[in-house]
Amino acid sequence: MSIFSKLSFKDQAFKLRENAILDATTSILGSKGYDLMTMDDVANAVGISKPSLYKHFKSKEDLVGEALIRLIDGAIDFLAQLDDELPPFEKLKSLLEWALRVRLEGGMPFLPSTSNHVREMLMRNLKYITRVLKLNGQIEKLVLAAQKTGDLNPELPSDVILFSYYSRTCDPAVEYLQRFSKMDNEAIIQHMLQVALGGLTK
Amino acid sequence: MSIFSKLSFKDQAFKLRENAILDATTSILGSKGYDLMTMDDVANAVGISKPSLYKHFKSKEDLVGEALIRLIDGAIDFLAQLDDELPPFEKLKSLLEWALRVRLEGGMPFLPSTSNHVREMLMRNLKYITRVLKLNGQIEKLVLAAQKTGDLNPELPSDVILFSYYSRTCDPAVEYLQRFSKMDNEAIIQHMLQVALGGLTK
DNA sequence: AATTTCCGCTACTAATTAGTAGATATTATT
DNA sequence: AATAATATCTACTAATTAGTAGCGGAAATT
Repeated sequence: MSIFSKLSFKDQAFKLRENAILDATTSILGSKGYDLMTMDDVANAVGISKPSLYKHFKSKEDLVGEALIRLIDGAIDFLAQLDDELPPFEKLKSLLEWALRVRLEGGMPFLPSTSNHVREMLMRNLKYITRVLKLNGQIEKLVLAAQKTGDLNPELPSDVILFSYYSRTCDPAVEYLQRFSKMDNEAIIQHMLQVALGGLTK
Repeated sequence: MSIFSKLSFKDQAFKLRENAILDATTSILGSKGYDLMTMDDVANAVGISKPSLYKHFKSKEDLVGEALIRLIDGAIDFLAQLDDELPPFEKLKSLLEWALRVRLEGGMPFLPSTSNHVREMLMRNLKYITRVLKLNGQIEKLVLAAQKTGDLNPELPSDVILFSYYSRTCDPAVEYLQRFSKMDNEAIIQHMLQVALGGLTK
C-alpha cells in the first residue's frame, strides 16, 4: 500500500501539472494563436523547462490537440448536465451562452476556424475528431428538433444553421466589443445571443 | 516626348507587376494566412525572385498592408458606385453581398479579426488605418440611418450591429459550406445574407 | 553512509524564413 | 561597338523555434 500510495501521489502531481500546462496553453492560444505560440512560452508560463513539457506532450500539435479536446469535453459535459426536459432550442441557446462566457473569461480559442494549417492538423488527430463528431452529432440533433418545433427557421438548410451556430462561438465581434465598447461581459453575451438568433433586423 | 513615353512605359510595367504581386498575396493570404505565407511563396507565385519583390515592398508587413488597403479601397469604390437613392439598409445588404462574393471567388482574407499579431501590425500602418476609418465612417452612418428607418433593429446598440456586420464578412461558416455542402456560391451568399440579417429563428 | 534510480534542466541541433550583399545579365547611351 | 546604368538573380546572414542529448542533483533503497 505504501508503494501504491506513493505512485498514486506522483501520478496526481503529474496530472496536476498537466492541467496547469493545458490551462497555460489555452490562454496563450487565445491571445497569440497557434503559429505565434512557442513551446518556450508555454513552459515559461507554467514555470518548467521545455524538456519537462515534452515529458507530458510529444509535440506542439499534440499539446494543442489535447487543449482543444479538453474544451470539447467541457461542451459535452455542459450539454449532459442540462435538464433533459429543456426544449432543444433552449439547450442550443444555453450552450452558445456557455461558450461565449468561457471565451470571454478564459480566452477559449476555438481555433479550427482560424487557420487552414490548424484545421488540417486537427483533422489528422483521431482523438480530437472522435470528440468533435460526438458533440456535433448531439448539436445536429438539437438543430433538427428545434427546426421541427419552429423555434429555428425550418426553411433554412440545417447545415447552414449548424455552421452559423458554430461560427457564433468564435465571432470576432466579441473581442471588438470587449475592447472598444464599455459593456460588461454579461451585456456582450446577451447582445451576441440576440443577434445570433434573431439577426440584425430584429 | 520619347523619354517621357519610355519612362511612362516602364512605370506601367512596374505597376502591372505590382498588381500581380498583390493578387498573389491576396490569394496566398486567403489560403495560408499571414504567419504561414512566406515571401518566397509570393515571389514564386509571381515568377520573380525575392529581391525583386523587395524592390516593390520593403517588408512583409508592408506588402500585406498594401494588399489589405487595396481590398478596403474596393469596398469604398463599391459603395461610391451604388445608386444614391438606395435606402441605407439596401446599401449595407449590397455591400455585404459584394464582400461575400469577393471572398468566395478570390479568397479575400479580411485578416484583422484572425490574429492579434496581424491586427497590431495593421494598427501601426497609418495608411491602412486612414482607409479603414474612412470606410468605417460611411458604414457607421448607414447603420444609424437604417436603425432610424427601422430596417435594422433600433433597440440594439449600434456598435453591436457594426461589429456583427463586419464579422459576417469573414464568417467561417462560408468556408465550411463551400467545403462540406453541395451548394453553389450564389446559394451560399443568399443563405449567409438571410442568416446575418434575419438570424436563425427567422 | 553508499549506491542506484529517476527527474528536470542547461545547452545544444536542425530547419525555416525575413531580409540583403554582391555577382550577372540586360538595356540605354555615346 | 563600347561603355554606362539599371534590373534581376543566386547565394548568403541572422534570428527564431521545434525538438533532444546528456549532465547534475534529489530522492529512494540498501
